[in-house]
Amino acid sequence: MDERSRRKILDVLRVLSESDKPLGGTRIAHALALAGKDMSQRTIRYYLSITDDEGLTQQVGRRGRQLTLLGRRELETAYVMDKVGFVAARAEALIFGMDFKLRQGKGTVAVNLSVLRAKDLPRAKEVMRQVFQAGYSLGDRLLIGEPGQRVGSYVPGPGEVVVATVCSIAINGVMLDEGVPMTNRFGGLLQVSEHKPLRFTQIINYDATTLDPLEIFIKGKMTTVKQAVATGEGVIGASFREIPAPAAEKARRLAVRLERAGLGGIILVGRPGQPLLEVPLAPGRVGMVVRGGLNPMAAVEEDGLVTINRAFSQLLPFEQLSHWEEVLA
Amino acid sequence: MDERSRRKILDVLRVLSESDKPLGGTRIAHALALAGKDMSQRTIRYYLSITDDEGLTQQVGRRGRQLTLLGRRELETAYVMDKVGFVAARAEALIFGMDFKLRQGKGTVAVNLSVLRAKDLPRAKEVMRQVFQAGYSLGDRLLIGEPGQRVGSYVPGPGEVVVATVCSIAINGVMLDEGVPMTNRFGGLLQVSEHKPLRFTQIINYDATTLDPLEIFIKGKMTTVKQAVATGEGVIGASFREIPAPAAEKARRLAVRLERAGLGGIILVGRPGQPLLEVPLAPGRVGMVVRGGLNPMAAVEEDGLVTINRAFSQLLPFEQLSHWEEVLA
DNA sequence: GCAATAGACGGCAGTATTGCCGCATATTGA
DNA sequence: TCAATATGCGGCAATACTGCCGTCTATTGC
Repeated sequence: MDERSRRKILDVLRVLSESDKPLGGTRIAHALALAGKDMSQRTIRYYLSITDDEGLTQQVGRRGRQLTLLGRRELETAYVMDKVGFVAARAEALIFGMDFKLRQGKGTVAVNLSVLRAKDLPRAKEVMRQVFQAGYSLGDRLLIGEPGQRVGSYVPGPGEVVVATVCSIAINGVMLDEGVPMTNRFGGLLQVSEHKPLRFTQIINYDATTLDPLEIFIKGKMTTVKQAVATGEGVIGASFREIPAPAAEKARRLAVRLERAGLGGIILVGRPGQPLLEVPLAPGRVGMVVRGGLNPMAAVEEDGLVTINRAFSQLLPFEQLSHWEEVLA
Repeated sequence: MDERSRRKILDVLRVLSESDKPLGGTRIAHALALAGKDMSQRTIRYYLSITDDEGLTQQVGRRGRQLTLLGRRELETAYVMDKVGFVAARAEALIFGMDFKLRQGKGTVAVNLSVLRAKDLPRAKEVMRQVFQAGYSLGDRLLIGEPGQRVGSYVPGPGEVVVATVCSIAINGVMLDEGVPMTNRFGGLLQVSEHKPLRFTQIINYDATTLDPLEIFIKGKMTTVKQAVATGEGVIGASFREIPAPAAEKARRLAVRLERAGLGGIILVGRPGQPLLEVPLAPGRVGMVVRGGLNPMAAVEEDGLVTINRAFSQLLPFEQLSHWEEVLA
């Protein structure tokens, strides 16, 4: 059994689970079409015959199939699949919750939280400093919370410190506030050469993961931020966004203002009709590449220190963050 | 050959067309992955062998394949497929171009333009009046331009009149201005019973069409707006939108304000986590159903008159439109 | 110049889907 | 109640994809 098929089967089961009465291939196909998933009735019956065998569904005369108890349980177990899209949802909730005003340079912004051992802090600071200095971070501010200090809803325990870095979706929030709807396309690893973006080497779509892509790549030690900082050649975290083509110019201007406000992170803004970094775009859309907010932490992890990262973590007043030069003495 | 496969083949060819040198399965697969389309290298080679036979591509030693002249021509011919997404793009451009301020109740809004024969106008007026009166239109205003009168960039020729109705994406524009990013899911035919929405019977995804769905359904005479107006049972044009779940409450409030401003058209706003009218939603999103702006014209067409409709047509100052009671005497 | 490596190719075989069809059973309107 | 329709079912056969694998060649590092 193919994983792709398994997923499709779950889609079918989900339709059944949302109905109180038995359904046949035709109705299920109709429901799936509404969800933007096309499958022929025949295919659905084909799957249903499989799930019948597995005891997940059962026929109810000629009126169609319905889920068995086992089937319901299966759906819940396979619920991880359902959590897919949660990252996107969490991101959207944060974006919508922000109230940062570019004009005043204050308000709440979305941040990532990272936790590390207090004793590692000096070394981590040094590493982060280099990353910030080289401009591989998102924005130029951060907040370090020592035990006892509260950071949003998080209170570091004894022996640990928490670092809040601006999350890349903060850019989305500001853009939205300025009337530019920005959608996340995917997060991934961006190869840089001579400090300039070359191409994405790994990507994970936001709506196909339960973790922030960068979190995953950091854990997998697939980044080489330190090297990028030192030599200009390396692999950093970044994400790809899209905006409507007519908004491109405005976005370009906003990028400058963001930079001034301490939220610089937009590496590239594409041109209408042109693929950006080889990434093809739908007509009428332009692409943007944004640095990953967790890059400093990626470097820390690369340095051998243990970090726990939580992207898209929460909202924090921008004023609580300080310029890196002040904090990373 | 399956149409779906044909489309995939075109995707592959498009990648080739965007490269100046020959590419093999691996590189093409990589490029497609960036576009969110997963296909195995093997499959790509499988397709390439087909296009080789068709003379669309040719091998260049072991370095890969490249398009032949015939292949380029094919891509251009099949360009209609490429126009897919143009509706979505046109819609976005209009949305982004709007500057209607809900607070002041003025500014430009996106409108549909319809053209009909001047001699049909009296009868058309009567039909439209009924639709507006029954509340099956989008908003309560419209503009009728007689020959000589200019409507935006359109000037009706002799013997024809042009009707501008508010386009349903005007709602998106206002929402965006208020910080709620709204995305179009699909347009379609909505079955109503007792004047209440029941379910979508036909849908066309905005990013899978080159025409506005409602335009198509009107042409196909698949609507029964008149009947819906008269008896409460019928099929009208409507479209399905999505917003982030945290924005649902705000959207509900905005719906009321829109109504007051003469832009009422939001029929339903869903609840987080719940499918709306059987349409499943991604986690963290809620659905909305908006009436089609062309419903009055659909009724006119149903009445046997000839109309030409152009949805997502252009921007017009809202003040130029008048309340239906004034115009449809 | 030479070996190592990456990437390209296509045959073979096994899944995954889908179309076509004949038949069975709800539902609905007269 | 009865015929017309709509919907459901699964067999059979043709496609559509894909994984596995052995082979070949352009590129790269030494």
